[in-house]
Amino acid sequence: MKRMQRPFLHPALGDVTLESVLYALADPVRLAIVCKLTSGNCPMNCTSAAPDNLPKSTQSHHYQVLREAGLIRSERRGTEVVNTLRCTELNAKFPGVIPAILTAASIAHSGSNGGGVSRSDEVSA
Amino acid sequence: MKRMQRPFLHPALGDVTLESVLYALADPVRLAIVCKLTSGNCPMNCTSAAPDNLPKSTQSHHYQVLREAGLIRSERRGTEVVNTLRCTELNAKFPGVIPAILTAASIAHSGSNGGGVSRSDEVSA
DNA sequence: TGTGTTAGTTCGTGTTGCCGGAACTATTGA
DNA sequence: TCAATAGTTCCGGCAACACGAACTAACACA
Repeated sequence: MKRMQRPFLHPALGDVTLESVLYALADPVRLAIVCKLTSGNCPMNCTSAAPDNLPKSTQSHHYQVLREAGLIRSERRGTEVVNTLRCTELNAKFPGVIPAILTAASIAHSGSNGGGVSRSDEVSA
Repeated sequence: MKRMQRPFLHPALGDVTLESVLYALADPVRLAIVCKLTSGNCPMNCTSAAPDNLPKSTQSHHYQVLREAGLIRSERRGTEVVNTLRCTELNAKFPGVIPAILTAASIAHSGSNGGGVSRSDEVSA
């Protein structure tokens, strides 16, 4: 049995759920990929949008999750795959969600290392 | 060995991460709980904010996830536990994120059953 | 004080899902 | 045709989830 390379499946906008979008963005690696795709706002191949030293199989898995959640669109171009955010479409369906998350992510990550008071755990009866 | 009931731990705002918040909201049950807590904007006990027929152990698990993500604050009041959203705090740290998600959720769930075109799968090379 | 009820927690188990290494496919260039 | 590049698929181990059963904790009332 020869292993086949399956074509990319992109869900129609109507089939994209808020839950799957949030789930896709809940992982630090995937959030970083999406941030990078937004900041350099041109299509990017997989390796250059992913964090360094991430095993290729793991990368591939994360791109699949992003694709199936409806966050990105992938196309093969020669040996590489270029990815673009589907942000216009998503913003039409979930107004303000993606921009708010990306803004918060850029504040949290580049920002002043935590962003607030950091008393440690607080206990309630 | 007697089993002890541990006190509730609420992370300080500085320790709350965007990823954990998104992860907590990525589950349909937890998103529904949070929506219910917002809509009836008074504290609610666990059973009344959770979907019907959900096993108690599962409920308990979901509340724990929400609590540890920093989304809710729980306090024991007699035999019950009352939960409140930490939305003011969260909105200070992640401006606009929670409101956008809750709005999108209420549109998606009560709204016109999908919200858009629903051509089925689309294939790219 | 004992019994019952209500509300939620903890434990144990089976099932599911993620991560990363190894092996693979597909395209391009020398 | 061979090597390099860029991803993909499969698989094994390990972590997380869901749910039933047994438990705790607070209250009510006789």
